[in-house]
Amino acid sequence: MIRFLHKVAKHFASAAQPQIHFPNHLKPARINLSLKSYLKSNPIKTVLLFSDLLMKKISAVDSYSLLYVIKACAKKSLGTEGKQAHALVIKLGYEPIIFLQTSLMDMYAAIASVTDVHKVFDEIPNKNVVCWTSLISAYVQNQKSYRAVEIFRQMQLHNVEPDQVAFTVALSACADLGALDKGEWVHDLISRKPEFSEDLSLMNALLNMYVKCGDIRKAKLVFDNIRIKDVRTWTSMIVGHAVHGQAEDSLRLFSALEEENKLRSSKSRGTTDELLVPNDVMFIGVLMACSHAGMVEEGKRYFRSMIEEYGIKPRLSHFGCMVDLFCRCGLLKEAYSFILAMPIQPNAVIWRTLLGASGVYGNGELAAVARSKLYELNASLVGDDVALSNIYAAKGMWEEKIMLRHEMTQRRTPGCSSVEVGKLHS
DNA sequence: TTAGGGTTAG
Repeated sequence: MIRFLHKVAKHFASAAQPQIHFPNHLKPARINLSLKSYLKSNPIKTVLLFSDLLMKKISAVDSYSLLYVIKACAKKSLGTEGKQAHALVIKLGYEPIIFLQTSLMDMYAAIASVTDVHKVFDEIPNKNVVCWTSLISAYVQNQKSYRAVEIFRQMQLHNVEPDQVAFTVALSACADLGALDKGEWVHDLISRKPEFSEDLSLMNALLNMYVKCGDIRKAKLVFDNIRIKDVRTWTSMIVGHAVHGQAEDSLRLFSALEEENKLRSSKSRGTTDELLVPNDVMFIGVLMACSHAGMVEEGKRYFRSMIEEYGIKPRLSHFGCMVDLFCRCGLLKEAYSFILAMPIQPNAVIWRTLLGASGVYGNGELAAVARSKLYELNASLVGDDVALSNIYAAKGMWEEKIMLRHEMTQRRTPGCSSVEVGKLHS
């Protein structure tokens, strides 16, 4: 990216000079088409092209070009370039364009500068629902959901009526907080707008809020009322049942989806457009359900089906679910061989799952292996040594326990702790 | 041609 400001200064210095006519390929309207299309396929290219244009002629770019480049910076979290684009918005006198302001807010949210998001927001003279929603969304994205809900309230106090998007973001804040009362309040506001029940993103957010807040009964009611569901709808409900220990409901729902797909594919003679193809996230729910219900064989079958039938490449999360499944059933050796056979490097969470289960089932040998792996990964916690030490104690392996104690004192620096004084922010 | 939206184990 070139130095925007330098270029801008040069532009203003030569402002009194006669207008230069540019060849067609340097006219903003044509260039904007390219900037816009790169934004979808390769946002970095949008930034590079924009930068290239500035090098040639500053008047080759207009407010639309800036909009696209700001969006590209947001997508790729390019803070330096995004701030330079902001400077250019100011220098070129595009500040009154509200579309640019909300995009700038989005860009600052993407680079985790919530203070800057708020500064941009404060300077917008006539804030509409989109500006407010961008602000709320910035707080949610940056793990400040409590503040997001507060701002949602403020928005209404300023007589700005929430629309579907504002409600969706507000619900995701409530979900994030696990705040059922707040979520129900938002639900009540939504109910006053019957036409909003047609918005699938909003209904999915509502469903997800009930799932995250632990009200599965209400989540199911929302699920049943969604006429045309998508993969996210099914996923939220399948995961919802699974995390709340309703493994049978979760798996029944998954089977229902598979049946529905079979029916649709036989009707549509092979076209797969309308099929709700299970994705990787959905399988996390399915595997979790198996794990909670101790269904090892089913879990193995689903794991294979995910790879072979659905062509989904398992991620660390899927391997983690499988290790969890074996461990919960006490199949520690199987869990260990599964970990060794993994095509990707197991993380600390996986080894800690094995360590925890080794404690439950009293397998000192595997506990020691898991603990040493955690050291190798430089991810061990004091609790890991304590877990192993407890296993040695339970099995009467006093020598090992003393050795471990010695190692612990050699390795660890004396502990220190801290407490936060003052207001606790969520 | 211009803005803000949701699913993920332990």
